[in-house]
Amino acid sequence: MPLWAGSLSTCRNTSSSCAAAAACADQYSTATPDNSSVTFGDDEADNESHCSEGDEPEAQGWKEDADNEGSSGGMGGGAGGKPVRKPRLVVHTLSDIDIDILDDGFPWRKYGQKVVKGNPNPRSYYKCTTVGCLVWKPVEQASHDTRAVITTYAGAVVQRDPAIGRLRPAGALHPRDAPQPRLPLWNYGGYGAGAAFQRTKDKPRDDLFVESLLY
DNA sequence: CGTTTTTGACCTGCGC
DNA sequence: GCGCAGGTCAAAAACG
Repeated sequence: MPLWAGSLSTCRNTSSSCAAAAACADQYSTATPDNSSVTFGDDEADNESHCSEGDEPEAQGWKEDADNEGSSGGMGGGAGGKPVRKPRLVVHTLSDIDIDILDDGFPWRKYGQKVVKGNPNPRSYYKCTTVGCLVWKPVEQASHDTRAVITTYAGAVVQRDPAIGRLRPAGALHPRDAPQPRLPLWNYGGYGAGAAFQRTKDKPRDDLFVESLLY
């Protein structure tokens, strides 16, 4: 069992945002299963590595790319956004089955994969396809534990939905209210028109929860 | 035939 | 200023 299992990372610094995030996490800690933990990172302080579990390699700023404002048209390389950094939610989960089976109840579509430094396992990039959802999440396997899956929610991040007792991507409709309609919201410049929503895997994972987060 | 996944290239940001 | 790494887009291939 990885050291992070069932425990929340702690903030070493005194960053108010970090502290707030930790407090927020603690507030919902009851919903955190034993095999997963939530970590809050705040890039604003540029010391998110303290907030994350330590083996989180990504110390880069997260652009507010989130294809909001329908910026899909002006992709410009994707990274061509404002230098605004957004907080992210790092979720460590133990998956005895497969990294791809991670499913938080929302439809995600994979749009890229890449091997990042420090981890031989490729990182997959998913975007939430739910209506109004601006969240995207890189998912990767921990280099030291193949069962450990590191999911980083970014973008508008997620918020707790009391209706379902779990997290939901900010702006996204409740899965129950949004019957996964096939939206053309995945059109990258006309490409892949109407690409259907795609769930990470249909198999539900009740043991996987994502806790709330901020903006 | 339509949709999804995979792979490669390109662009932007950050660090040295 | 240059180089490295991360992230996204686009096209092609594979699968349902």
